[in-house]
Amino acid sequence: MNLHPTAQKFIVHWGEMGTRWGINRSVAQIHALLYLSPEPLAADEIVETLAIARSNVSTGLRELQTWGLVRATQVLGDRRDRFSTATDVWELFRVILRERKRRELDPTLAVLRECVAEAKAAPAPALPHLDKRLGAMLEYMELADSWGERAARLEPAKLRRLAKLGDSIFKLAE
Amino acid sequence: MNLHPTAQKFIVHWGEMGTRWGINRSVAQIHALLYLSPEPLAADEIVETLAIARSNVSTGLRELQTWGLVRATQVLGDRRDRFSTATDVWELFRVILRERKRRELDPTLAVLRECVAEAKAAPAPALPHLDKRLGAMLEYMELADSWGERAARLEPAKLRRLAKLGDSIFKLAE
DNA sequence: CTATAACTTCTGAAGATACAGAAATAATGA
DNA sequence: TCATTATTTCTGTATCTTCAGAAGTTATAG
Repeated sequence: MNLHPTAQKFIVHWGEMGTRWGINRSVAQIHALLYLSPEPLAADEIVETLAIARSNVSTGLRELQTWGLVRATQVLGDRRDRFSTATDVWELFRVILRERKRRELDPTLAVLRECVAEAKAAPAPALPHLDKRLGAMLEYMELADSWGERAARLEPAKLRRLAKLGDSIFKLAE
Repeated sequence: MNLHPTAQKFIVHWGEMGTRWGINRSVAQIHALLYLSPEPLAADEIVETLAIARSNVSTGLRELQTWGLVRATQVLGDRRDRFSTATDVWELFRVILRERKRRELDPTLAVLRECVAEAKAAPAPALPHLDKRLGAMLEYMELADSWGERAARLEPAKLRRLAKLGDSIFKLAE
């Protein structure tokens, strides 16, 4: 599959951004390609288009599927799986938010809660500082958690409207 | 400097989370240590506490300084620099937001704008799809940019109040 | 049942990153 | 100026990550 230069530019950049966020470059590129593709793609088409090994496409697709970002679909009369991703950016946002929350924020909250409990329970004298700092961080993380929780629940259209509304409200606060 | 087990737990976890976000483990640990420390620390104290090489502490501190997350201060009668970080979580949030926006969102916006312009200007017939997808992504990123811009400007206390207010509003939208 | 196609997992090599210790530089005080 | 201390930069090694190709597995058609 030959790629329009503009699509290529986007895909390359997306891959680069991915690496900055702990996402494998190939994985991010596959996702970008699927995002731009008018119809679902077979693994081999991805191999050809991005010029990466079949095995990596397989692994990458699997990872994207565990993230919930990519779905496999079938076409009648063809054994091969076709892969696609959501094209609604707000849906994408929601899925990524949910997963990152689950993988990163939730464990952090757990650790913080333990830490705060320990700092409070300790009979030691020198902990008020620790307690205070950890408590502030916990409060912040809990608020972030609440935002994430709520945002992940909203359907894309509502999310978009709310984001635009929030932007206006923000404006007033300035 | 000996570290309370609770502090240790937090620092280790913070380092681990850092790696997931493209932040070097040592750098994240140094930051966590400074966040918990009641007073600014000298580089050697960090070396001793985290058991990492002096050179890495030097590099890590420099990186944190270029992020604007750490400041060097002086103590009368001591040649050594002391390092500290903001203890207000909302200030931290703001600084990190500003930097990530500058380093990641801004370049992405630039690329996206170019891509959209190219897709629109192209005389080719097969681009409406590309135009649509890229346009949707651009719109999303521009909204994110606006949020980032506004949030980075607000002072911490206002930011915190707004975040709490937003949380309540969010609740209503559910 | 066999051949083939689609897909996944394994393995080793290449590349990138992290990091300790050494060497070099800069700053301070005698 | 020289000696000492603080700090940064350099360099090689260890570790982690990425990735292609091979080997293995599963599914399908004939």
